[in-house]
Amino acid sequence: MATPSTRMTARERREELVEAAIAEFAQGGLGGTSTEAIARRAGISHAYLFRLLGTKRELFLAAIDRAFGRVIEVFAGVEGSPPAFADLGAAYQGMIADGHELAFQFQAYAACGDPDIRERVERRYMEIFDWVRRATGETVDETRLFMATGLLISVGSLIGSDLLSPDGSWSARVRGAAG
Amino acid sequence: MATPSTRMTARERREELVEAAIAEFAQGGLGGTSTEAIARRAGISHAYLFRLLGTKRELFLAAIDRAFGRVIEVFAGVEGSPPAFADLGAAYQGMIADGHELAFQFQAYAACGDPDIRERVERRYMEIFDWVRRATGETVDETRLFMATGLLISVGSLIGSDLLSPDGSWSARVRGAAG
DNA sequence: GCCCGTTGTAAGCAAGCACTCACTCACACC
DNA sequence: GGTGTGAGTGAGTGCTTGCTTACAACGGGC
Repeated sequence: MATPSTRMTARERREELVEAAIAEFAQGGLGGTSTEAIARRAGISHAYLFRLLGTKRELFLAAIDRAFGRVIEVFAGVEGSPPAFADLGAAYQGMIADGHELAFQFQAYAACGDPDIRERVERRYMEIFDWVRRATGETVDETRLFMATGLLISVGSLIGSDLLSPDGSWSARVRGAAG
Repeated sequence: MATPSTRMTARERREELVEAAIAEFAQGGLGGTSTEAIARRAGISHAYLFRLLGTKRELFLAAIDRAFGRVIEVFAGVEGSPPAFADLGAAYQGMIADGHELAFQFQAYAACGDPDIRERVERRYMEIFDWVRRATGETVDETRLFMATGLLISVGSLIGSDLLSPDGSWSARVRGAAG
């Protein structure tokens, strides 16, 4: 890596860095992931990582913004006006099917002992909650049920248990409840 | 700590060690917690920790067994035969109100990238699920709804958001659904 | 008294950690 | 050809980590 394969703007490089950070943090969490591993995955030197993002924690915060923000992006791509809970759920399930998004999300929850991180996660989670409620036009209670179901499916996916997320459970449960 | 304040059996000491481990792991997770901090909290030397539990990961696994097992213990203390969802929920909320149980639980989910840990968490989570279903005599679907609500309240508590866990939401929602 | 298994510790090792510093290289513009 | 600037790096620094080894203190049984 004496000469970089491609030279890009700092902005582009930061995007790639955050993406690499999500993937690495997903496995080890804030405490268990080395900045060296992240830099290696991003294809840059260890030193340059710190120039781009400042500190390990700031990198983690940027990863939170990106990962939670992407949930809304995916939801926004769902057809129908208003979109149905079942379709949002299916889109979410597609998003977490592979990749590191889901594992990272739980690393973010787990890191909420840190006040800055907690505050950021709260803001981003509530953003999703509010977006869903506004987009679907449902009540707070029904939105809550949707989010709760999402968490159960997430944990089920994390621990690899089929029982918790059989195909169709989402649509059956939520469509039944939402009318 | 030149001479230990009280000398106890290895079994007793192990109990205290696991308790201390839950508290410390709750803050930093598997990767971000030092065994030295755990030993200090338990009031024993760093070296003795390894003699008692072997390795950091084994200590984490023991903490999972204890923390998830305690949920069932708390549930088993709830009156009524069969116990109502609302009462189980209230007991759970009381249990996570303070202490490190909740944060540790999410550290366990987050550490599921490790196959051994994933397997242990799955087993313990399913144990709770099955216990609840059998004790209440409810359907799988209703039990799922109960567990999902538990997760939403847990995340709400972690990120400090009132919106997600207003008082009475559990009883209102679940009692309504369960009849 | 003294033995011996168990509880417990002090001291250290090799590896890994986040972060820094001084530096090189490519390019744009005059 | 000189000069300024942003992209990118190699080689550390001082500290922490998980884990080991060798040794000490206690206490019950004879």
